[in-house]
Amino acid sequence: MRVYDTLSGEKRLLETLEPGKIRMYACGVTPYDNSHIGHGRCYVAFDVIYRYLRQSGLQVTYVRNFTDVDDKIINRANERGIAAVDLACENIQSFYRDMDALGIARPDHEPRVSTSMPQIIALVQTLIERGVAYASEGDVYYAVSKFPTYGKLGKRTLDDMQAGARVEVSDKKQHPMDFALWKAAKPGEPAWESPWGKGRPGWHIECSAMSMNALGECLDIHCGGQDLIFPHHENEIAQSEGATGRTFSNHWLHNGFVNVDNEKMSKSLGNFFTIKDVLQRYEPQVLRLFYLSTHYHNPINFSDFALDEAAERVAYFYETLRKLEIFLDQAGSVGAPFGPLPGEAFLNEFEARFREAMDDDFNTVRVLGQLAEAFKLANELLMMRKAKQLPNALAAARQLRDKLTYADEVLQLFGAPPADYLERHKTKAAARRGLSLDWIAEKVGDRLIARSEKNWAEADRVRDELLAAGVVLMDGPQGTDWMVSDVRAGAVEGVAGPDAG
RNA sequence: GGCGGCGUAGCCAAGCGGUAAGGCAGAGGUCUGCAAAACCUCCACUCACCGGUUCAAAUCCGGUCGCCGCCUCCA
Repeated sequence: MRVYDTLSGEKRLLETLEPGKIRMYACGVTPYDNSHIGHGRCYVAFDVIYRYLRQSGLQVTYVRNFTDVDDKIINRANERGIAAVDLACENIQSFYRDMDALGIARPDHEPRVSTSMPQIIALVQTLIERGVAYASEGDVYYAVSKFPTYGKLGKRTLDDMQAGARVEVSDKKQHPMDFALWKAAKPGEPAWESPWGKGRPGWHIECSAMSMNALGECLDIHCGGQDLIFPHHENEIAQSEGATGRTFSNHWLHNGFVNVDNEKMSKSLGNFFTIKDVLQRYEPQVLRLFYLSTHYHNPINFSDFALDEAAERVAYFYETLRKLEIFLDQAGSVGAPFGPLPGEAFLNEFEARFREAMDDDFNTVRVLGQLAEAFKLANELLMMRKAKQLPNALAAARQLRDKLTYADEVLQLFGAPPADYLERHKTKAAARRGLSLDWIAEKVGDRLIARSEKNWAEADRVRDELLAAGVVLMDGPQGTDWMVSDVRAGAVEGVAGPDAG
């Protein structure tokens, strides 16, 4: 298994400190507001990694923290006139709703800063004892000049950084790049007793303290968003290695940003979306597929179009799954399969190919390519209705279903009951287009009457009317089904227009 | 200014030394009252541009142009 490691700047073999075990830490959220789609991407990416490592037989201990003591929380709580802990709790619950919806497994440990003070204070003390930190007027700072490799993760030197000179200058600091491990209490802020007086932890120390507390001095994998490389993870390295003298983490994994209109999503730019915003309009599997459609390391561009594409793709998966389910249920007693199964080579190689892709830095995009073949095969099998083909088709379909289940242990895309999923999908897709289900049902009913009278002109007229609204009809033996297709309807409109394109 | 990353078909996106996965859109076909869905076939002699290394480069090196990010809170 090879992973891209930010520190070495290359894909490296994943080596474990202890055979068969993985100690994995992801920087969690600061719960001062609802989580955004960037958080979603990050934790989906790490969820896939967590699930894949476990599926690979490794005993993984996954730790993800909550930074529930922080300036942003305190400020927001003060604005709303509530206690910081209450605000944090509220947002943690909200975070869980989002994570659960996205199919993200709960980590094994989820420490919080507010309940980790003894470990944090102990770590600060160790750093002072080792001479790499110093107390100053109730604050405690880390002396970056005492850590020779400071800047190794962010690939910069202290000289580089001082050239930028965008650092807060303070009389309390020995060096402008020194950062706070402990901050003296200010009025109206939550504070904890410490050897340096009442105060609270600085931003970076909590992750060092909590990760080492839960996992020991050395981690196998430490992950987070790319924006955390510097200064957060850089400082974590300085703190942890400054305290232990040992390598803090053997692998550093960072996920790329979610961009909107090819620019970083941020509140100031007004291109900010919460997970809840998106889940109101799309099923969670859609967001998850959207995330997995680009390698976790690369930037991904968020747009309605991309989501619509993903939504139609997931609907295709579930439509196939629904038919496959019916097929497997109905085909009770058919003869025994004979000779090679359809898609036999593909089925036989499925796991190996899946693992090969995932072993290569968790390449979900390649896996998705493989799934395209799998679903095509499923649909092919469904077309094999001749009696003599049935036994082999059924046997292959059973195998295929098992392969999909195997892949979905990691992907978590098609675990919902297909019929339920498709109902929800249609409802949301219609809502996105501003269409009411009643209106669609009425039109479909009108057309049904016209068709029963073989009034094809009227039937076609109704169909075109629906198509113009974005509703695509599918006549089948059981009646007429419909779907809302933004992507396809858009294309139809384009063709219908005068010399479109 | 310092550092890092990216530029692959109309769009999205893998590949990262051995001769361009996959999806969407598009064209043709099977099916269908006609369609749609589904399936089949086709769809980049070429990977921003210019040099170089190599038997061999989208992949390595140098340069140019363009975009993005970090250096301040941020997943």
